Amino acid sequence: MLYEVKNYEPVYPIRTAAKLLNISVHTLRMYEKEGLILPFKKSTHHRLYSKSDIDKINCIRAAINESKISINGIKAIYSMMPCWEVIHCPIENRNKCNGFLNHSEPCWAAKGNESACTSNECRNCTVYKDYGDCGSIKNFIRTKLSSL
Amino acid sequence: MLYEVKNYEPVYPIRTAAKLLNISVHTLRMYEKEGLILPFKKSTHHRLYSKSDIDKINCIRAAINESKISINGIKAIYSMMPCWEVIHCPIENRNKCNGFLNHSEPCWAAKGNESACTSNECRNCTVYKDYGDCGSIKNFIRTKLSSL
DNA sequence: TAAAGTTGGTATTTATAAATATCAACTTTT
DNA sequence: AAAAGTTGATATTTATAAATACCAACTTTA
Repeated sequence: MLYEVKNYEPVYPIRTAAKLLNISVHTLRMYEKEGLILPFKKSTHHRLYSKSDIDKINCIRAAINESKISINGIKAIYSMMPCWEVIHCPIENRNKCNGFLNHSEPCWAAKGNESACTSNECRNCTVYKDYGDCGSIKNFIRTKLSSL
Repeated sequence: MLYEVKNYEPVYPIRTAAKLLNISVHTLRMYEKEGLILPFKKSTHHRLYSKSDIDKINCIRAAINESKISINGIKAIYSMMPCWEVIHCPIENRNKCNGFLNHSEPCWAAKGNESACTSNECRNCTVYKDYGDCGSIKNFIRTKLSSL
């Protein structure tokens, strides 16, 4: 099995994830309620976290604790990601899509989404998986604009 | 005289600006020290604020007080602005320029800047003047990418 | 010349975000 | 059957960002 695939596999129950991150179970649920993360949910509603989830949450915690960016600040930064240029959704749907229009929440948390995107599982989307910090988002914008 | 020109004219001394904004003089200096604003400085080092500065600062205060985004969060959001696509600086200079590379401060506050941009007065630059919030920055990215 | 400005510093207050800790009623896991 | 999970509250603690208020020594404005 490829390392990357293993990386994304939901394996850690919430208590284990909390221990790995050295935070409380409640804090993990809080991040989720805020729309920062999307842990895998079993049919029984139990959460499972992947290694990639742990990395992403460590990144969020660094933003909060080291960079002193508030949760609402992180949400606003995530909202800057040009998701439509990643998933290449139908142009005619974009003006109904909060991922395209909104600038206060990550696309995967934005409500009222009517674009083609809704049919997908956000957790498995590369926008969610691969753009977890300011650096990678700005890098995407930089690279994309350089092809102009 | 055109309204827009008048809008950018530095006319209010710091105490007047503070009164207009209903904040303290010290807070205004703090925003400046953080790199959020660039008031006009007379040869005598005295600050003067324009109507446009007041609007920008009101926008910053809304981000802090209503949107609950911390100052470091605002700085990170400003840093997402693709300034190089606005001023069309020489491509060969961009890899030395923190406005292009950095993702924690607004371009006008980023140190070690060696691009063509340094020769300009940031305060008079459209990047500083016209992109003071998440919405206008994301809109710029959206519009620019749509020409791909 | 009095009032308002400057830089640079420190100290304190205030507000609140972030995190933890509860609780109840219930379901799933092992 | 015990341990761990769920949702959905509320309440409290802790940490710290944001803002205010000082200080000194000095310059500029009006």
